[in-house]
Amino acid sequence: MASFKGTYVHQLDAKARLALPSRLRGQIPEGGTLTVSAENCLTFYPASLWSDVERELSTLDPLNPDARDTKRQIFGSAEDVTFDKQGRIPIPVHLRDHAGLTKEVVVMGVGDVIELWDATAWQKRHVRIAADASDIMRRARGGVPLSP
Amino acid sequence: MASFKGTYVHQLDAKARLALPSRLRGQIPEGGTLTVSAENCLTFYPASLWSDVERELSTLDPLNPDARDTKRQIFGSAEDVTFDKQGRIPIPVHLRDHAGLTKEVVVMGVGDVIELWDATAWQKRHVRIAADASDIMRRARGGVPLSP
DNA sequence: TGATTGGTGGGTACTTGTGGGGAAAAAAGG
DNA sequence: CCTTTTTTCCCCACAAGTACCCACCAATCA
Repeated sequence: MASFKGTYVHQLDAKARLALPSRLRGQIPEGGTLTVSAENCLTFYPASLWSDVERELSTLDPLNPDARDTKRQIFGSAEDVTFDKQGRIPIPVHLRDHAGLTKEVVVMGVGDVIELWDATAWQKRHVRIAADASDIMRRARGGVPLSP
Repeated sequence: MASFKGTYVHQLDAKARLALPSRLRGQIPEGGTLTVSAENCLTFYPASLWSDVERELSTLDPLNPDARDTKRQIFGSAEDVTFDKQGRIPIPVHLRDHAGLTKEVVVMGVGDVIELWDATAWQKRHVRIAADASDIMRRARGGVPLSP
């Protein structure tokens, strides 16, 4: 299982291409799937993990309206992406809009996925997360503090 | 399980490289992961210990927003590091900034991890810890967090 | 004291991120 | 159906960053 780490700031060029950092790219030579996140950013799933996402979503109850909206949100915005010979991926317009990407893009390894943020949007969120870090981490585990 | 001890003062060179003391390096030939600490210093996890951290994080619920922020906080600031043939590791800019590293760096073995401090920052904290040592150690067993 | 190890500095070659030209493919329009 | 426009991809080029390598010096140890 790939483990993505680190924060990188890259430029979206005039042709809406984004170079993934080679540290991350090296772990996913075959590309993967890009789609919207619950937050205003994009999530890149390596090919192996995306099939898990599909399986997970297919178990949702078709009679639940929220489940149907969830599938619309995820599948409807998803795009398979591969790298050009320079290691760049094209970002479709609707995904660019969802994350508000303009020029400076924060590429972040978040364990099993990679997230793309508009630089200023991430900066604002980051200071908020850093300030509330201990509360956030406690709630993440339902009240139990994270050990390290 | 490795046990790191001792305090060393090393220089961050013009290329942002730091030589780990060979006493410590000998226990971790394969390198490890460097990330931010809750205090203004950096924490180096040997590979075996970092995998425990990842395992812990992988149990978090992906549908919980706080869990996602937690993973962003931890993975986003982490970097895998390996040694060059001189036993040095490069310190990425965002990590250097978090710990305020400039030239003199205190490298400290702290049991299962290694910490990196800016020399003057550590000195200030050290005199405070030394002054309150008995109180601090008493509270350490009561689960009450150390005030920053 | 000679030899080895460990920390530091710096030169050189390569890798990587970025921009842009031009060919091929796809889409639009008459 | 053919032409025009747009998009997509491959290629080259350049600059900045990174990594590898060798060299020096100080401290340690036999």
